[in-house]
Amino acid sequence: MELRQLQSLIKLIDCDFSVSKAAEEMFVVQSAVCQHLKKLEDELGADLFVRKGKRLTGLTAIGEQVASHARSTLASVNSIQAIGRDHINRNDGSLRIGCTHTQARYVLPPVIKAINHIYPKVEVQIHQGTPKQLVQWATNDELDLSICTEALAESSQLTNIPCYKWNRSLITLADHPLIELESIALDDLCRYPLVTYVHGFTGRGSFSQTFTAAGLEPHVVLSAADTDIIKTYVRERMGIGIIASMALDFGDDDICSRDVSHLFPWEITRIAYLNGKYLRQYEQRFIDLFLDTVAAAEDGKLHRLQ
Amino acid sequence: MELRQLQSLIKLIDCDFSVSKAAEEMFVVQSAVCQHLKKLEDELGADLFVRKGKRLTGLTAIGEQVASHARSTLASVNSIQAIGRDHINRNDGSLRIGCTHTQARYVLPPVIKAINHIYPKVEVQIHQGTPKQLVQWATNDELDLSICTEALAESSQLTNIPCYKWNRSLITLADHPLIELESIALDDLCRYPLVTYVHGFTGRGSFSQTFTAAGLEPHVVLSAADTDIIKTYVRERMGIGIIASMALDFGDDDICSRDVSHLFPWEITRIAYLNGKYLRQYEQRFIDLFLDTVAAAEDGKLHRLQ
DNA sequence: CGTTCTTACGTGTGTCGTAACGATC
DNA sequence: GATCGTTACGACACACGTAAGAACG
Repeated sequence: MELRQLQSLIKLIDCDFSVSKAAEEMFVVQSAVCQHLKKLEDELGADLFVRKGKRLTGLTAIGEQVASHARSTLASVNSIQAIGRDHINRNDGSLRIGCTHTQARYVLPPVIKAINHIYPKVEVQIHQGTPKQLVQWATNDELDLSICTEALAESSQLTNIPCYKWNRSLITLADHPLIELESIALDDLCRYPLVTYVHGFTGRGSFSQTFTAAGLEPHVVLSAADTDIIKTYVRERMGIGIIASMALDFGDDDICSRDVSHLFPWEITRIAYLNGKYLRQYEQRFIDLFLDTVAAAEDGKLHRLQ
Repeated sequence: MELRQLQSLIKLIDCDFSVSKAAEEMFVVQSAVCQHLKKLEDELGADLFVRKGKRLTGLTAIGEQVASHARSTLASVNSIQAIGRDHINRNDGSLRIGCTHTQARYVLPPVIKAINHIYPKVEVQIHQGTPKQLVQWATNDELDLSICTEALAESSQLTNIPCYKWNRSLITLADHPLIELESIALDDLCRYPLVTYVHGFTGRGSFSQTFTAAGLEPHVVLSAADTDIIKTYVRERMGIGIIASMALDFGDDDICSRDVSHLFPWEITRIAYLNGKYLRQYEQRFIDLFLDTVAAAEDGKLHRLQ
């Protein structure tokens, strides 16, 4: 068995089973990829692909299993190469970070700035996606680090580091009656139209569960993946916003906020990477910087764990 | 990078850094292995080996890291090949089981017999070792499955399946005063010389801790790795024996036993295998049979979990 | 001086690329 | 008929083996 063959297999899958496209991305001719695939099937003695005539359309059950292990093979090989690169030049390379909008917009900027200052030659890439995608990309070794609140902890293929906990704030325009209330209860929120995150994002799951558990039904008129959109529609008076507290911004002078962390469970944001992945010096440093930033943020937005 | 190079690296380590021996085990000449190692070092741009002149004596820090990832690379490749073999002939292959004496002698026999009956063509190998060795061997992919009570759960590189819990029994000859006691307490045991397992084996760790926690000091006159030796010296009246209850044997007519599970913590025996390892049909079946055997053993020696 | 690792060099296997074929949309 | 996957064949690269050289015990 050869590593090239496994690379061809994985590239083929990532190219939607187009042999020509896979070949192009690997800088070889189609026939080479074709030979790799054939040899692999011959050696394993099993069909790996569902074929429609000559076209490849998908993986067989065995193909799925092989592909999964091939991914982990190539991930280990990548780690070995990363060790080498780290040794030759520990200040040069690329850092592929995956995160949600909330992280990219409100949490990461100081960290990115710091890492760029320390490692100016490292190319930092921010890949935005849904938590589900972030898990997928990290699992497929398309990302080095994934940062978000949901889904990361569930994957057994990822190692995750809990970073900070956060909770929610209510936002409205200044003249809203809720702002004047002495203490805000859960059913107060149900009396107004709400604008908050879509399912699968930024703690929306436990947000909904909190209401359900209390026998309440919130009236969510609009949900969005990112906080800026929520703010926009709060300004349009479509409803009151429930957002993650770290997304409060001192620049938003027209918006009033109230902490509602007594109503909802705390959420934990984590950094995750592929099990067993070798972390290059600057990757480890990024994680440390992220944790430092959290520890230094003493304004009640990001909360240290314990 | 080539898989052959990584194989040479690992073989070299497993052969105590003898290039010639590694080459012999890989059925190639020395120069080939030498070239593999050189290419690997060239490609990674780092010395992997500590050299004494031309002799290789050990790994550098980088070498250690590379070797660790190389092991996991080769383990994934082995999984892929196992998938292939499982597809071609799921009834043929080898099953390398690692366990301690206690398992091999008192727990495994019916399971081995059953698996051999179902898969007569599968070559079952029992490798006996200390729990520490069993972890090591499983981690290095020299074993398919490791079975024991200690150490397995601590390794983050192994997946473990809790199988059953067990506790201890006291054994003496028939005329011993302890046997007549209505209820046996911990300090009763301290009044007689004890014979039990050596450290690192069969729950010896928590055995000692139990006494320490109670402020007692047991008088262990002899410790051994396997129960048969303990029984032998109990017969010689060297002391009373504390053994795992599953090692009680109806054939031992001269030996009397008393259950002392109220005095010691319960131990959990587990099966472990390398993270992400593909389990061949018969390997999975072996695990199932093991669990079935435990579930069927209703004589108070093996206890189901929960 | 035997053993062991390294380097040099020739041979053969095997991989890639060109190109013709076959199949699908 | 254009695109895409497969097969055939030739050229070149490269891994292995032989053999000579270097360094240790």
